[in-house]
Amino acid sequence: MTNQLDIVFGALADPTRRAVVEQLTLGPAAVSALHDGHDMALPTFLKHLKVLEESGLVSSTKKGRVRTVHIEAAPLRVMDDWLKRQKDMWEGRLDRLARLAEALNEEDST
Amino acid sequence: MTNQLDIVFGALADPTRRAVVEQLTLGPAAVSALHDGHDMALPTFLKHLKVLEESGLVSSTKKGRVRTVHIEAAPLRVMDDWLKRQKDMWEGRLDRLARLAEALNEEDST
DNA sequence: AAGACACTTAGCCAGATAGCTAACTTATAG
DNA sequence: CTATAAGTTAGCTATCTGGCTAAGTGTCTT
Repeated sequence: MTNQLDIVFGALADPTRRAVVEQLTLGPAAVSALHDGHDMALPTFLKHLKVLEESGLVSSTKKGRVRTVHIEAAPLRVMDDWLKRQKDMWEGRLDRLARLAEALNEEDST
Repeated sequence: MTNQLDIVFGALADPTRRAVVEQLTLGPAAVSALHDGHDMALPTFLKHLKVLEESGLVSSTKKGRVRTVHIEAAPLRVMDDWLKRQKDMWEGRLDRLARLAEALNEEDST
């Protein structure tokens, strides 16, 4: 049962990969530009990019010897939806509790 | 540089743990109640609960021999804020692109 | 044509993760 | 007071993860 949320949450559970996503919200960038400022060997960094790409958070195209990487909004929305669903459930439950408390109060004053 | 987002995203990158969070939005529950329906040994399941608790997504208290687990909203909000920040950046960029396109259009028709 | 540039592939390693069983500790129920 | 129920602790294993170096493949630049 490995669904997309596993992969997307997993992809973002790493500061290097989150930093890449953050940087890409400002616009597409080449692999080496993204790599600048990350203190790790290029092949290591490339693995991170691969994880991001496999998660769908990012896509890339190669032209000549340069690969350019772009952010993809869809997976962020999927996560956002999940979070919102939890929030709604949670708040729905709080509402029900509030109504219950009110009902008990009524009963109390009867 | 291990920040809270690493840990929270990591905690949610597993279907068992997400299922627990989902279930807890409906209200607190005992360990064994949470364990029901998950096809894994109890000690394994307990490790998942520990990960959730260490991430702050969940807290628990023990009374007699029963441990009751509750959801905590704060870490969900932290994630939500991060997502929103990315969305804002992303959209800000799209706006700038749109304005740029417009400006180029102006120039074109001059 | 030669060299530099921008990745890419292969392979190694240490530590973390997710699973298991077996054995232990309290608490409650009978 | 013994048995059962609810967790807990300890320790083992297999796989995944994130890091590295070394060497390879195309694509410019000179």
